[in-house]
Amino acid sequence: MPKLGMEPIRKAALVKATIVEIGRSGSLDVTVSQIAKRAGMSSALAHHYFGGKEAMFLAAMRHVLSLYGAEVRGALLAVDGPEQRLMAILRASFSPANFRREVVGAWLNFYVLAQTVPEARRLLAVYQRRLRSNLLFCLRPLVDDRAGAVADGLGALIDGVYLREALKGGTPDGGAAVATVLTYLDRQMKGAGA
Amino acid sequence: MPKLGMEPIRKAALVKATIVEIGRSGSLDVTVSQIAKRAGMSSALAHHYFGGKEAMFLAAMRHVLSLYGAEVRGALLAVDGPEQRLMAILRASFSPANFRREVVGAWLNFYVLAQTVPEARRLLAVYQRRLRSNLLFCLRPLVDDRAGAVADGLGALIDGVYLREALKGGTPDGGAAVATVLTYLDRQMKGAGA
DNA sequence: AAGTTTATTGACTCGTCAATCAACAAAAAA
DNA sequence: TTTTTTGTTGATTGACGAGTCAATAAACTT
Repeated sequence: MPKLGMEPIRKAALVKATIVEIGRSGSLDVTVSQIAKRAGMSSALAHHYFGGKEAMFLAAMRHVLSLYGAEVRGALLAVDGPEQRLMAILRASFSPANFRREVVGAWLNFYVLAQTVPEARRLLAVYQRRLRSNLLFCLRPLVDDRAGAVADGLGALIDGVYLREALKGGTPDGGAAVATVLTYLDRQMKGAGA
Repeated sequence: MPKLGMEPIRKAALVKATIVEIGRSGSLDVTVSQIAKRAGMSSALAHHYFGGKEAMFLAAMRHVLSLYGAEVRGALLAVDGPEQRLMAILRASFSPANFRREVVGAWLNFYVLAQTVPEARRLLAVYQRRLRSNLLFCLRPLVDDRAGAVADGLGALIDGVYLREALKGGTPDGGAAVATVLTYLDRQMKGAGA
């Protein structure tokens, strides 16, 4: 049965399964066998392709981060002007996709991982820098010299609002999350409302 | 050797040891034996007093939360007036104590726990409600009808700034965290600077 | 003194799991 | 066609860990 060129297919399946299992259990306390089973293969094969559990976690983290990045980039393509771009970033950050159980589980556990696994911390830092850079680009025309400070606050606010909305219980409300952030933003710009 | 009245002493020691071990490992992946050993007793005794690992985690969470609450209450006693009280809350939230490795570890892992353990979620909600109530009390004189929205944003911002500062790498800088939040606050009040 | 409650642990059970390996199967290269 | 590379798994190893239990001991009660 063995067809060639399976490696990328298997790896992708394992990454997806890893994220689903983290979401299911809510923690990194998932076994390689669980993941492999969900991905439709033996645990031995998972080890064969990834070498170990931590490598699987990191690959999953990269995947979640890159999905988020793609969502933001896609949203930015559809709009024009600083205010519109800011709104697009917010909507993408608080989209239903990002509040799915497994994505929330992934993020929270990546924070935990970032405490002790340098590569995880690095990936998180990359994400934060990119977000900051996107925000700065929008904010400079709007608040000029205060852009740096506003971007720092806005980035942290996005994380904090996401955290609270994700852990609030009940159905997360991306719209409410966007609104909370806008309350902040409105006051940061002199007189221009979005 | 057995002296009577050991229960509270043992429990307190176990709670402390639990927090230290979570900080050491950065995760909830700590064994009862590790905790018990650090607390100077056998693992059987830990089970005897707490019944299981999850109960120990929840007790640890209650402890961290109550320490934070006490710190805020203490800081509030020393000041007067809404602005001063706000500053006190911020300083307490970003105090060096809260950036100690084991406290950061506890918070991050409590977030993870809150996904799946209802009691953990409840405790987190209690903390957030209390913070909100404290903020509201300060904000009403300052921003009146907008107090609700500002308190929501401010609460999330505090969480987000804490998260970033804690995971940033290097020595966390509580002062910078306070400053970031103040950038937000200043603009939320009409014209009154702290 | 006899009985009860509280404190305490070593040893054990039962289960789990990451990682390895030998072996088998099929495609590609030689 | 033989050989090599790639894909794949069942079985095994070796370790660890949560929770239980029987047994011991000191302190209180009657």
